[in-house]
Order: sequence, then structure tokens, then C-alpha cells
Amino acid sequence: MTFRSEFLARLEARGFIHQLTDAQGLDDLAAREPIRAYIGFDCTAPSLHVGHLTQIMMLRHLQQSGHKPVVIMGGGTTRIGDPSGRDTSRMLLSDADIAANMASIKAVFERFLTFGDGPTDAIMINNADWLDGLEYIPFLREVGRHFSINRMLTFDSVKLRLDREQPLTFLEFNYMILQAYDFMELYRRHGVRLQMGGSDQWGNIVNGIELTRRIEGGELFGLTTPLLTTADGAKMGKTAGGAVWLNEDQLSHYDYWQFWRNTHDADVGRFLKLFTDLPLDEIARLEALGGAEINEAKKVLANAVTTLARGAEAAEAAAETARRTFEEGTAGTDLPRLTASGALPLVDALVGLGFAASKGEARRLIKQGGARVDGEKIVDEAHVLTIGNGSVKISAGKKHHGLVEPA
RNA sequence: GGAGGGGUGGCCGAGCGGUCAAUGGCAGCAGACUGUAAAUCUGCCGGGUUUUCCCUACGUUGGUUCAAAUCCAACCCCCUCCA
Repeated sequence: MTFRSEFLARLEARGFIHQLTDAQGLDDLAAREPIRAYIGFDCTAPSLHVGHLTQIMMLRHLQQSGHKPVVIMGGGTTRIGDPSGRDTSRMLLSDADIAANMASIKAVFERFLTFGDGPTDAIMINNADWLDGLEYIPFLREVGRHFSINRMLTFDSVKLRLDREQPLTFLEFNYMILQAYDFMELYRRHGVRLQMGGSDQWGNIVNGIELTRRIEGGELFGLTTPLLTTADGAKMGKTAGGAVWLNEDQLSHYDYWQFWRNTHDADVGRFLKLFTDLPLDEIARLEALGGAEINEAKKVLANAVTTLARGAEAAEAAAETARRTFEEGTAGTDLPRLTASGALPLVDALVGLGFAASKGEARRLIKQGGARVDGEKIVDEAHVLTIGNGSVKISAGKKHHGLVEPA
């Protein structure tokens, strides 16, 4: 359908919309008045990763179209663990871990959203505020009676586990109830009308809408984004080294930039729309580039996305390092580095720079011709570097480059 | 509580007394070809060590044996059915 509201029109044009509970109703509402919409984030790790980026960008578009983003930190729900999309239970995190993670995650949002007290300023709320104080019996009487087990069993998050004969604890089984309760509580406390999330959250979102309608008579809306996979079907945001973290203390600016620079051809257009603010006609132009020229589009993508998450300076530095390293074959300043003095076995340098997980792997790398020192291929596993006064460039394969510098 | 089935490397999944660091698949890494892409082909893929050597590993702990992922016992956890 064609949306009248700027918000939905934008999301639609950029490929954010997968499912919508009441497209017409939400469109009318968003066209008529500023709305408050929320997305919840788990605090299971000290940083969000690029898999969360779709959600964050959606809040950004919300704010840019004149609405108010509400970021929910799952301080309470993380103590339960969301079974959605998982076939095994999460480890239970300690409260201290959760608090530390939450503090670490918060900072990222400030790069994407403007927080404050104004009408369209974003706010951040911890659902522990109301979940921690819940009393069991009163909660069951108020909320629990609106959930039928029969129906809960049909939700994907539960069904998947049951079908695969994998355990689902009662603790986890309650997650969807608490998330539904969140939505209602946000409606009560802050007048939030819309919950957004990944497609795996559909069930949880619908539950919240239903619950609020029954108890409060309020009309709420839900919107989910498509599950994001790369062109070859892999889940977004996982690389060899693990997740692609948004926090810079978890992943260097350069590596973050490189992740985007290495986007598959087929994904470039989609990613530009989802993860950057570039105008659509500009994206159409970039997307149309064929052959080797699409590399230009990838650089634009990497620059734009890195600027958002890490700042313009970080993006420029990473881009410059990449240019020097890959196009000139020299070395940029942003590369991973290692200091040493005197004699350093190449194997140790490779391990020290993080290019190999063990010495055995480093040896293997050398044996197979993947290791280079100052651009020169080394096949001697026992090669020893002599660190004098200049830095030495170490390469592992075509993509990993680093520097060993004198101490 | 009872009966049965099961817990193997990042994941899936074989093995069921030596020839097992453990078949196969996926994922991953490197090489060739390229465009820091994809596809394809080749090699590698527990750790250490200049190597037919040592460590660690098949839920946990003990035991049998010259020898155990493989047999036995106890325990822990999971699944199914019964109560």
C-alpha cells in the first residue's frame, strides 16, 4: 500500500517493513500526530552488534519523521532470557553482568538518536523498573488469566523448541508474557502506541497488543522487520572473529569499516537503504554500478555506516588506511599493531596480531602461502622477524594486514 | 517415582575394545581465478613441538583391561511414555 505518513513511507521505501498489524490504522495515526514507539534490546552482551542495526536505524527514521523513540533496555527481561530464535537456553546472566552490559550498550544509541526532554527526543527506559517489583499472585491474576497455554504453545518461539524436542524451561516460557506486559506498561506510563522489532518478535508483539486491548482497551500497533541475511544466506553480522560489534571497545573502527567494505555485491543496495541515511536516488545510482565499479558503492556504504556508528573521523581514518593498504600496498595507520623488539618469530607475530588463533594455525598459514612480510611471501615456518627501527607490515591472506613496530 | 532413549570437536552427525585426534556434512581459514564480491577448483581445519613425539578431548567420577569415545558402576543433565 501507499503510506501517507512520512514515517511509514520511509520505512517502506527503504525495505524495513515485514509485517504490520494494522497498516491503515497506524498510517492514519502517524500521519495525524506524533507517536511514541519502542524497541526492546536485550542486555546479554556488552555491546549490540550489526544485527541490531536495523532496529536502531528504524528508531532513527522514527525520530527524523517527527516521532518519539523509546528505547527499552531489557534489564528485567534479560534475567529471563528470550527463547525466540534460539534452540537452546541462554546462560543465566548475573545481575551485575546485566548492569554492566546495559551501561556499555547505552552509549551506542547516542550516536544514532537525540536524547532529551523535547517532544521528539528519544528516551531510554529499563523494564526492570516495573518487572522487578512484580508480585507473583497479583500479576497472575491481572495478566496471567489473559494468556491461554493452548495459544502460547502455538507461538514459534515455543513451538520450535517443542518440535525439536529441546527443553524450554518455565522461566523462558514466561518471557513472552513479560514482554507483552512491557508493551502494556509502556502504554500506561508513556503512551507508547507502537512496538517494532525483528520478525522473530512478532509473537511477542502481538501478545502485547492483545493484552493491552483486553485490560486497558487501548489500541496498539506492531511492526516487524524482515530477518536480515546476507546474499549467501548467512545470518547478518557474524564473521570469523565473531559478531560485528557496534562498540569500539569490542571491535576497532578499521575492522568495522572493513566489514562493510566486504559486503557482497548483491547486498549493497539493500544495505545502503537500511543502514545509511543516503537519499534513495543516490542509492539507486550506486546500486546500478556494475562489475568492479560496485566497489565504489561499497566504499560509500562503509564510510556512511562507520560515520554513523563511530563518527566521521573514525570513518575517514579507516577509509584512508584501507586505501593505503589495499590500493597502494603500503600500510595505513589504523591497522592492528603489535610492538616488539629484537627477534620475533613470524608465527608469534601472526598470533599476536590476532590473525591466527594458535601457533599451529599460524604455521599452517605460512605453509600454505598466506603469510607475507612487507608484501613478500614467506613460506618458511621458522622465519624470524628482526625488528629494527622501522615497522614491519605483516599480512595474513589478502585481507588481514597489521604492523609490528619497534617498542 | 517407574520404564525406555540419549549426552561425541564451533554446529549437525557417524563410530560402539586397539588400526580414533575420532568418517561425513555445514561453518571457518589459505591458495588459484578475480574486483578487498560471488561462483568454482585445491589444500588445511584440537594444542604444542622441526614430529611417525608429547599433551588435552568423546556429560562427570571411579573401575575392568596390556589397551576404552567404545565394556561396567555411580552420579549429573536432556528427551519420550507411564504415575
